[in-house]
Amino acid sequence: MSCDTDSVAVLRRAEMKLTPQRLMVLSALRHAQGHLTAAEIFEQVRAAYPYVDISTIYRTLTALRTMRLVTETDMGSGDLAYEWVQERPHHHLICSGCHRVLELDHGYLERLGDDLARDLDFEADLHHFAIFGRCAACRPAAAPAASPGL
Amino acid sequence: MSCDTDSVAVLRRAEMKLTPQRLMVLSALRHAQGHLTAAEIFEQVRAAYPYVDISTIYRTLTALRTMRLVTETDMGSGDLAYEWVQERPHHHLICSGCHRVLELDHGYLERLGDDLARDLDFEADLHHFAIFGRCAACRPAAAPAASPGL
DNA sequence: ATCGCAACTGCAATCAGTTGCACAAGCGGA
DNA sequence: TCCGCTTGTGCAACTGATTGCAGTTGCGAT
Repeated sequence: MSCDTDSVAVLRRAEMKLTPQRLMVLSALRHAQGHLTAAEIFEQVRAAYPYVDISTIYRTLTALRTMRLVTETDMGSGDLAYEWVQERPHHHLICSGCHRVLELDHGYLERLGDDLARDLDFEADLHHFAIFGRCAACRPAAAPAASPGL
Repeated sequence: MSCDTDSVAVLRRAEMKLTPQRLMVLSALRHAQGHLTAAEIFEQVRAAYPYVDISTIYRTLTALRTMRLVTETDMGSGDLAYEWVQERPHHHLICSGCHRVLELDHGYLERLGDDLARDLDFEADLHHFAIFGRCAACRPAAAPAASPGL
């Protein structure tokens, strides 16, 4: 079964109309190694379909997100990061100092999700989190605890 | 010690210049019951100081966030929510169905923070998280597990 | 009190993302 | 194959947030 056939099946299952624009957005996302911004998706789709509008890209991404086929995450870069939902969720740690992005295994959020479900009957969307903070290299030595908060 | 004196002390400690605009932004935040949007802060400050510009509000909020005096959170409403940092962090669960906002005790994120520090030497900023998902009332009965992801 | 410097601000332009509207197109039913 | 209806799209305007620039101002040093 080819990728395009998969895309068709995905849209059918989601009861969304098959349009050339959507098929190309799906293709861009599914073939990507990692995250894409809306602008990157737009560029790729436009290469093959010059009539497409950026608002269509956003609408398609929003629809896919609603269908839980795509994650949308603010990675702190200024625009949102989109990614085809993977079988096992993963997350990122993002250092506010050096801006390095580390991948974080789902196990760390999995227990949080279990706790929220058990204690509060809340089904959290924990597909793709970005957690900001500071890595060891960027923390001041002997960080003073005088500041408010942590 | 009055609130204004506190604000002066806060800015001095942060080595930021004392400007009328900043003192008013601080005042708005510290007197707020809960979160405020940038537009709300702007309206309050402008009532007393008509010359202020919205870009100054954003710059001040960014500076305060950098100093960890204010939290900035995307609560999904369309604009960002700002709040004076409290002694004990708190978080929110936000239902994607009914848009109800529940307050979440820090204990749920505290362990996550501890794990990240211990295992990955990463000091996470876990002051004010918004976790999206679905409450019991909005989940379809017997939610099918066929969809990708959770 | 004055001066000079660096930080700060207002303004206008810009950007990423959203939305209303009118027209186009996908597709189910006949 | 055709038709009609509903969904989808392109366009332009809009919104929340950001940024470059020139002028203003807070404040430390004298």
